[in-house]
Amino acid sequence: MRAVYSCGLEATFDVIGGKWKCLILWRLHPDARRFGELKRLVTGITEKMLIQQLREMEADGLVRRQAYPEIPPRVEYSLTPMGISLKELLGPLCEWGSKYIEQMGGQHLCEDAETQTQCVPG
Amino acid sequence: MRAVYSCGLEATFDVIGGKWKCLILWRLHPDARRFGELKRLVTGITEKMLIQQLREMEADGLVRRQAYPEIPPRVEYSLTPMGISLKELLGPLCEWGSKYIEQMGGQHLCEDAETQTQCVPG
DNA sequence: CAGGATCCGGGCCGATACTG
DNA sequence: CAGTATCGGCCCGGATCCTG
Repeated sequence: MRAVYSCGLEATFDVIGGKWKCLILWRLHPDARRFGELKRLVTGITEKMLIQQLREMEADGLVRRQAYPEIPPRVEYSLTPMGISLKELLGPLCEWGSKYIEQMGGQHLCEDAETQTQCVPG
Repeated sequence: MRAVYSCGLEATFDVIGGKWKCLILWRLHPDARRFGELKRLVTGITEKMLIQQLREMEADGLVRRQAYPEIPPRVEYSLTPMGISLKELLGPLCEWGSKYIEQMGGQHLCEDAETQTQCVPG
């Protein structure tokens, strides 16, 4: 988060901008997820990027991290109420994107996109 | 625009991601804008970034460029129906951002943000 | 299992100067 | 007025290896 914004949109994009954060947001609701689980769900992300994005989202108050003192270690990530409220807004944007891809001509959505239900709000 | 997306959201962010595009989107509707006018409205942007973003948005089918063969030259930029439909979705995101800034503690919105009406859909 | 540390390239983005 | 051209910093994001 920055210091000064001239528009709420800047803040929103600051918080979920970049390549990964909105995809992570999808996966953390309604069920909490473990680190490894999340890594499998967010296709293509590296551990470095995942932990980095999670830490930023935690600092921004969107994500809660719950560590259990066990062996082997277990950590669960979930959305805060603020995170949930934001995730709820992304549905229309996702639908717009799908329609856009379609109109722009073609088979740009990969086949398993539907079965992965990445865009279906939980 | 890329080749393959696993989710409509990726496409949406591809199209309005980055620092400037959503701010430009605000300013191109409902009234068309000239280049210089736009440059003044989008505070802080350089000519290079402005023309670069406009070209990308034009290639993505969000923006229409209309050049008039006059001296001195005149060029007007406006939103396509697709661009308008996207802009319409950004309102809630902007409100979320403003509320977020407020809750996160403070005076992060610069004073003239309100008077600039950057977040008020035209 | 859940990370940490390090190296590295590409491109986003800005500054500056110039043009038809 | 509406751009072009060039230079360069920074940091996003990936690859790889390592640890409690």
